[in-house]
Parts: sequence; structure tokens; C-alpha cells
Amino acid sequence: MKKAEATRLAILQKAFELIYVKGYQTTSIDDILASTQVTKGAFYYHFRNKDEMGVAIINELMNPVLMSSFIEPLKKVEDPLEAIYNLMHNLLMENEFLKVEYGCPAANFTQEMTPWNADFSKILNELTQQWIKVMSAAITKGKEKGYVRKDVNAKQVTMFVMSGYWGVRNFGKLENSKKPYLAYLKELKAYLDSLK
Amino acid sequence: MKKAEATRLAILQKAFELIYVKGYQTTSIDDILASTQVTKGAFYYHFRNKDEMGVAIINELMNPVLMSSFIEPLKKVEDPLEAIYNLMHNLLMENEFLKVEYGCPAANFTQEMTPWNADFSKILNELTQQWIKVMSAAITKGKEKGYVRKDVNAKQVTMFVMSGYWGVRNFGKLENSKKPYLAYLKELKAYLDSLK
DNA sequence: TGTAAAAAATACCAATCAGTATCTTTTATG
DNA sequence: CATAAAAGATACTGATTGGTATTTTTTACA
Repeated sequence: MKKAEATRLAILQKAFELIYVKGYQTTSIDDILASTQVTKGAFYYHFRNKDEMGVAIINELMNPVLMSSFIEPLKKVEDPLEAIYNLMHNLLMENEFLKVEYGCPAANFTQEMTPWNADFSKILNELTQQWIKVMSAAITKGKEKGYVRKDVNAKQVTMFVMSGYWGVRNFGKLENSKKPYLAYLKELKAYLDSLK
Repeated sequence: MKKAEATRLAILQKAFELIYVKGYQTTSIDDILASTQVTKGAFYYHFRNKDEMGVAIINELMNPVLMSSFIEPLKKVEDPLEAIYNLMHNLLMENEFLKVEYGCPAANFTQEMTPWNADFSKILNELTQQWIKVMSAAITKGKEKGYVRKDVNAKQVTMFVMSGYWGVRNFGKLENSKKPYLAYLKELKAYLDSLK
């Protein structure tokens, strides 16, 4: 039962790549099969249907990356404002996994699948809520430690910052350039400084 | 030549509605025909193909609304910070044209069509650049008039604010609630005040 | 090594897609 | 009112879609 797991993973990984570039709906199962050399029999042995594969991509590929790249960096940090800026800088400028011309996979999925697919929305919303929770907890702790002004609303700041991230991904995609990222990051720094 | 224009407009309007809800790729021409009682012959008399219809939707339906709702309110304003806040409040909370569960039509289009369709991207990018231009011009003028601090970077602020708008639309869509909008708007106000 | 279950291959299906060819009706204008 | 062009209706095409039924190969293990 080793090779079977390998084909399953090959399907998921290639499907993710194609979906990240072309979108979920326009990536056909035949596309995936053609670029993996996997046959239809094998595909439908591993997944009941296309949507089950989509859910597996979110749970088994995207979730771990989101945890390690988006959420973990915000846990147990001293200065939350510094941590948030570094996180955003990493995600936008350094992370080689996230390509400017294709945007953010999680945002793409959300945009495309919501509201017509409730299953996908639910999973994606749970992931997002986790991110919100961790970021606002970091800010709250930062208030206690004196890194953040007492009158700052942690949840509001979180929504503000995260919205900016998702939105600027759209701009980068549209212009196919990292220029919007740079402008966003500079102003993000100025904004975060105003919370000290 | 009056009724013909009416059918053409009927196609565009219904197609826009369907695309706003379901997305461009998943809205088939047959879907549009079924919900308009227009026949295929009529459709292909008015549009060479599906993409030409898509471009017409952007140019003839979305463009005028974007001009009047997004761009005009920023022209010839006294206090740009106040104007920006009012604009965002209007777009997110009052505009009955933009439904929370379906997000922002322009953002949806951008997300879905970029990068695989260069024509769509180009038009959408031009519209976006217009918005950027007008907003940053308003801020620059606001600096001269003393409404905005001199050390504020107009272009950066514009990118920051617009990114937030596009991003928070995604959150509203995902949660199917205006709650994220309220948090975003409150923090937007605090941020804009920090620019005074 | 024999064998049953797991895994994969092959060939097919009905539905749907964007688009076309051809024919009919409606409209504007002399 | 005649008539040509505009507008619309009908029936079809080939390609592609997600999915299924059936058969073959591979694997694990007694």
C-alpha cells in the first residue's frame, strides 16, 4: 500500500497546480489525468468524484501549508506588530510557493467556490477563522505586554490587515507585478506603527 | 431598430446577473438563453461569441456603474479622507446593487479571468488604474489643503485602502455576512484619522 | 506459492458546451 | 405596398464534460 498512496498524492499535487493556475471549474479531470499519466480508473478508485478530490486538496495540501506559513508564525511571538509585518512580507515577497500571477490559492478557491458550493465554503471559512483567531490573540497579548496601544481593537485590526492581504493579491494578479505588494507593505508598516 | 437594442440589453443584463452569482465560466450561453427567452440565433446575431459578450458586459454595464459609484464620488471633494470613508461605507453597507453573498463583480471578474484571459484583464486593469488615479489625486489635493498630513504617500494609501476593500468583500462572501464589513469600516476610520 | 482484495486500465455513456448553417419573420424605407 | 436588410428561430455539429461498467494487473499475506 505504498505505490497507491503515491498515485493519490500525485493526483492531488498536479490537480492543485492546475487549479491554482486555471481555476477549479476549468480544470477538468481529463486535464489532470493527461498531466499525471494516471488513468480514469485509478482516479475514481481514489476519489468518489471531482469535488471529493477538491476537498482533499484543501484538507491535505493547503491546510498544512496554511498552518505552517500563515498561522504558526503568529504563535508565541513577542511583538505582534513586528510579527504581522514580517509574515506579510514573507507571504508577498519571499514565499516561492505563492506566485504573483496566480494570486493566493486560498483566496482563489474562496472567490470561485463561494457561494455555489457550501462544502468548500465551510472548510475555507474554518481555516480563515483560525487565522483570525490566532492573529487577534497575538495582538491582544501584545496589548498586555505594551507592544500595542490599549485602545486598539484586536479583531478590527485583524480584519483590516487580512482584508488588505487578500485584496492586494488581486492587484498583483491583475497587474502581474509585485509593485502593488511593495506599496501595500510600506503603508502596512506605517499603519502598524500607528498602533504602537 | 428599437426592439433589437432591447434584446441585446436583455441578454447583457441577464448574463451579468447570472455571472455575478455563478461566475463567468460556469454560466453557459444556454443558461442565458433559457432565462431570457432569447434564441441562439438572436444571441449570435448580437455577439460574435461568448467572450465578446463578456467584454460588452464590462464596457456597457459595469463601466458606467464603476464610474458613477466608485470614481465620481472622489472627484472634486474637499476632505478626501472623509470622502473615502463615505465611499467605502456606501459601497459596503448601502449599495443595493452589490450583494454581500456574491462579492464585488469587478473583483470577481478579475479573480476569475486573470491570468488566462488577457483581453478581460486589460480592460479590468484600466478601470482599476482609473480608480487608483482619482483616489490618489484626491489625497494629494487634500495634502495641499491641509486635510492630510504632508508626509503621507498618496499612492500607498490608495493601494492600502483599495486592497482592503477588495479583500473584505471576500470575507463577507465567505461568511455570508456584513459583520466583516463593519469591523473593516471601523478600523478604516481609525486608520484614516491617523493620516490627518 | 496461491489467492483474494487492492489498484489500475480500458472503453464507454449521456449530458452539456460553444458555435454554425439554414431558414423564417420582422422592420425600415423607397 | 414592395423589398431588401435586419433580427430572430430552429436544428444541428463536433468536442468536452464528469462519471460508470467491466476487465486486467498488481499487491499483500496466509
